[in-house]
Amino acid sequence: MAKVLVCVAWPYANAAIHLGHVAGSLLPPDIFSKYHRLIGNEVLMVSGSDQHGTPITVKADKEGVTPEAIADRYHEINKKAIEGLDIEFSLFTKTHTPNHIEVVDDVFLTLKDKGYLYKKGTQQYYCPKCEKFLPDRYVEGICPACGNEKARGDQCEKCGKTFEGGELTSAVCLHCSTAPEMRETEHYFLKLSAFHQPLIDWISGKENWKSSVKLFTRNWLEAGLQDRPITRDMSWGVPVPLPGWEGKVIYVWFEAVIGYLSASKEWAKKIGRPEEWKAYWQDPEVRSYYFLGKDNIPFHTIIWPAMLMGYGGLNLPYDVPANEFLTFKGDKLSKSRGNSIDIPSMLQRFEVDAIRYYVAANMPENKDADFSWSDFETKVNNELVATLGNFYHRVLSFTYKHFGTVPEYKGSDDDRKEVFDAIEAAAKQVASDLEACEFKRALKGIMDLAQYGNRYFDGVGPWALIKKDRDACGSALNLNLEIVKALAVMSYPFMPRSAKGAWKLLGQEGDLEATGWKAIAAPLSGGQKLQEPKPLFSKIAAEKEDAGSAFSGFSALNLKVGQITEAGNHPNADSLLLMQVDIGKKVQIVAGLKAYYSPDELKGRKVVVVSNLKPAKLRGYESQGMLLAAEAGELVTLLSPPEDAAPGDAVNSGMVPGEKQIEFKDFQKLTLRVGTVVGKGKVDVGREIRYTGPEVAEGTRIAVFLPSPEASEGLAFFTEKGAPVVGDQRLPGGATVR
RNA sequence: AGCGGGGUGGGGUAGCCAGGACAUCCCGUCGGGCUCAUAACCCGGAGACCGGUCGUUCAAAUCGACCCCCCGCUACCA
Repeated sequence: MAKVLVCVAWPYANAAIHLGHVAGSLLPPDIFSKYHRLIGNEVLMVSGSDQHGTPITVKADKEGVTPEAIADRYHEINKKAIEGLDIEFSLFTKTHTPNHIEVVDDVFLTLKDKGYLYKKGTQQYYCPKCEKFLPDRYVEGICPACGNEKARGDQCEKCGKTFEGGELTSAVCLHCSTAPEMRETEHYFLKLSAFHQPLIDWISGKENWKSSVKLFTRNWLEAGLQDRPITRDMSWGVPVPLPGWEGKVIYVWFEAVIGYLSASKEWAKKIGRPEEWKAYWQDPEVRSYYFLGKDNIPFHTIIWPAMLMGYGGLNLPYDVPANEFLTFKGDKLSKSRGNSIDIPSMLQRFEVDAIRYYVAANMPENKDADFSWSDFETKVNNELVATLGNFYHRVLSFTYKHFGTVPEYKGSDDDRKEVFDAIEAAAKQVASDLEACEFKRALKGIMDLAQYGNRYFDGVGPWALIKKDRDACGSALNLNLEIVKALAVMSYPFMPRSAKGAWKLLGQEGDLEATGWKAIAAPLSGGQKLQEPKPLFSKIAAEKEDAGSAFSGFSALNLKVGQITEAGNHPNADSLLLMQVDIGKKVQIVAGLKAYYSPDELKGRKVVVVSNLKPAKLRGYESQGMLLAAEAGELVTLLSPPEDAAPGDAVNSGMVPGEKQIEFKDFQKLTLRVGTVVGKGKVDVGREIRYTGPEVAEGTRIAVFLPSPEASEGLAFFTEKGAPVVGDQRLPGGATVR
């Protein structure tokens, strides 16, 4: 009997958790903990909602409510979702509690007393009317360098100059338009540099860590550790526990990780033994596991350990089995991208065990795994329902129908040994995989045993045997029921609901969790009454993927004819040009064309512009679009709109132009090519394909959109007037457009 | 461009760190069996020379070099 501390990354309380959280950090520790409880270990598993930080205040501002209201709202939603998933925490708390604040204060003050924190002053804008320090983005003024009237506190968007505090002329607070004053503000810094060597030494002993986690950490350490500020001028968070520091809070990244400790203490108080947390944190024999997604690695392998070292007397992480990401159609699942598959709605539509099974079977343990509805449906229906569910049901229902109780075993010892050996081998493998946090492999071991069961059942043929030899049939069924029981116990960490269901149908005494893993080897007592079986899983019908029309990707773009009115060198970059372009309205565009065009050549030239790209700053200057150019090796040339095109004309190829802003990286995923027209409706883009668009003379280079790189059909770029976009005659077929 | 991860039968994957005899499993597919079971189960077949090239070795999917492609983060990518 041992104790195990299981720490789970804290979901951020500004949205409902989605499948990515479940796959990355929530389900693995639950499987792990359930297994440890089955083998009789005591597990303390803690987590909670991370409630502080700017994104929550932003959301609160938008909705006109307090940050606490937002944070508590999502805490409740997520807490419920987690319970709905049958994930059992010893305590799932939140960071905005008196207990957490008290523990954070203690850690902060202890580190400070030990000399690991120091303060450093900086000049910052302060608004006397709002009575607070202003983040740089809330300050606007005139840029002393270029006269731009809307320069931000830290940087001028127009000329790219960056400022130290106070350089802006006529600065105003964006909230109340008052002129801010400069005030000295101080912040505490964590002396991470002091832990550089101790961390390197500590990491080097971690042979059991996943190689990706270790490598990532080592690279971080090799890059050197910078001291980091751990306080901010802000009101939502854990207040800095020092007189004179009102209005400042402790940075979330510093404070949230302390949650593991504060939650342990809160749990101890709640069970009425306030010192009990020490058994998990101070006994060096107790292993602590931290489950999280890969984006969270440095906080748990560098910062948190550094804090623990500094604090002293508490166990450092034993293992950090970080998972990769679960992706959706190749994109990271995230709240911001809007493709989240949130748990509350999944739970409404599917059985918990189906979700748990799929996530475990498709867990991104070593590399990103992709989620798709069709894969979800196949795995659940063909593996979980057909293999495991069917085995449970055929054995239980047949036995129930013909015997009603567990039949006595009257067969030979050899037959019995064969089955028990198979069970034991499976149990041993599953156990060692679970201990090593190899969840996918463990689950496979279970499914293999289910398949063995199906094979065994088939081999015996009870439906025929029952007519010839009732005792022999009963004996065979007895062994099949042993397999059912073993499967129930072994699958419990993964699918607790159906496991307990099978346990009950078997007529087992006591509950599964209490009886534990050892029930696998304990023979069933003949004569125990079976319950009327019902299928434990049912098939699902998942969503249909929307196919989308062939050229739908093109309509994400909003292309316009533009005319360059001004062009000049970017003052602050080697390869960039800065241009003003008329696309019906004036926009500023930065392009990496210096090596190919001089500003004079460009002035007055007509170009094709992607007008709905999300603006981005390039070396300090905002670029509000991009010019389309074709690229073939060293040759880079701009695409030309037709002669008669006027600035602002749409280049929509007969489709509805996209209105939404698109990300640069999404633009990059589109396949745009230049090809040589070789005949009617045919174009050579490195190979010959058909294209849709106006008729063009042979030999002309035209720009083409391809639905995929291998597509056999493309869409030519043409304007609303029906004239094509052409490329330089020197271009070879297949040149890339960017 | 830099850093990290990955490229294994139609799709998805295991194996790679500690090289070795017919390359794993799931889905799909083809053929057969069974009828207890949620058109479920069982058996058998076809199908990959393990991204490419060159090396190390008696032996490489597994080690090394170079190259190509994909994904993530970062960037003077637009």
